Amino acid sequence: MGATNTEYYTEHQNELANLAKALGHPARVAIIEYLLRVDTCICGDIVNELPLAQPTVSQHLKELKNAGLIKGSIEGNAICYCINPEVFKTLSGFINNIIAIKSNQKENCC
Amino acid sequence: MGATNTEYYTEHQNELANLAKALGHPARVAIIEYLLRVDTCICGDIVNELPLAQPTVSQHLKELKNAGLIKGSIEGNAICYCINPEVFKTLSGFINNIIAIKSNQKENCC
DNA sequence: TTTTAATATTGCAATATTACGATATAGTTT
DNA sequence: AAACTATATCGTAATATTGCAATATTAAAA
Repeated sequence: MGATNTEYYTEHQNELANLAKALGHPARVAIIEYLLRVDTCICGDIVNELPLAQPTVSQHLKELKNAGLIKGSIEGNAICYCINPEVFKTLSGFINNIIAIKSNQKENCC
Repeated sequence: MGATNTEYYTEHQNELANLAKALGHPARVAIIEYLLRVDTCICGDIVNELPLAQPTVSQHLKELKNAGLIKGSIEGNAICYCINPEVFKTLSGFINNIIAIKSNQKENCC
């Protein structure tokens, strides 16, 4: 117990859950917002933007990168991180579909 | 440690993170998809839809409800759950904005 | 009113996440 | 090469999440 049983769900469900989970921490939302604001970025700046120690920020960046929400490329001895918009389209597809379907349905419960 | 320090982030960042976190499990994605498909729902059906024991499903429903993603109303001795589209608009606002901004920017790194 | 059905809560074990100090790595500058 | 800078990894403590059996609750049915 304690571990999610991913094999019981569809690939799409697991993918959406992974993306949402990666956004499921305010520090990671803050990182995404910061990357969006500056467009291009060196990680050192992110450490200064957040109320977290450098290893913790590095860990959050790793999770965002693993989920595919950001990309990173080596730039001298720093690393340039930026948003990967493609992956956000998976999320927006899911959420916009929910809103679209619900706006065409009349309330029939709750 | 182990606990997220929400007071260091903006209210909006915490709200987005909470919503994303609630979607950050494939069982909860599956529940949302099921509610979307049937529109109105009795929880018993959800238990049959998922490869999880009843208490576990109940717990996931509670988390979705706490985050505001679903609403529930008592209907006899069952409970009718359905999607709360308003809250999904918060998420779509965030994600659609990212996609919009990135589609207007030319690639300049990564 | 006893039984049944649907759902929630409790308690607990297994695992995951968050956070950070210490340390490692790798490129840059001197 | 030695020192410096930026970032990653390791180890570990605190806390949270996941999942379920057992049990509680509440309304309907018999």
